[in-house]
Amino acid sequence: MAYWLFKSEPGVYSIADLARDKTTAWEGVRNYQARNFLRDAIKPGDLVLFYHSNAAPPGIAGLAKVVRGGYPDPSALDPTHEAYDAAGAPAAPVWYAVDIRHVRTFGAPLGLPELKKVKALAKMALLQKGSRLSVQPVTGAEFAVIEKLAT
DNA sequence: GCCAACGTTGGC
DNA sequence: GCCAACGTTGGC
Repeated sequence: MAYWLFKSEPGVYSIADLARDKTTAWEGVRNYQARNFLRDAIKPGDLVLFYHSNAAPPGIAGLAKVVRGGYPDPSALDPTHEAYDAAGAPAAPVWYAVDIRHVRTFGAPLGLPELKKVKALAKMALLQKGSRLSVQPVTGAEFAVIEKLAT
């Protein structure tokens, strides 16, 4: 089993939205590095830290679980969709999605300033300078530390 | 709103 | 293939 961190702006889609929907398709990712994780590495049963970016403060808001591994991103194949990308024909998809299910919402989000204080997380991808990747791997050790901090 | 970091685009 | 210009991300 592997661990991941997905970023979302709460104004666009928050952990509360996921709690309401129960499951959702994580689609619309248009970055090749993130795409590779979605297509090749993220498997059902993997756990996902749900991160609120552009929030005050930004932080990890809860936990989700992957319920469907990589499949062609429907939003990229739908010409009427805002995130449509003509580069990917249905026969040779370029972009991928996974499905996740809400597991739990933390009592309080683990804020970025708080995470930065934790020595064991110093090497976490999220905390590296200029880390803009919206889908990131998380190590088992990092995940365990975060789970312990979560309320 | 500002701006640093980074990815992508496109001319050459 | 290089690299400048541009757009986006996301913390502050």
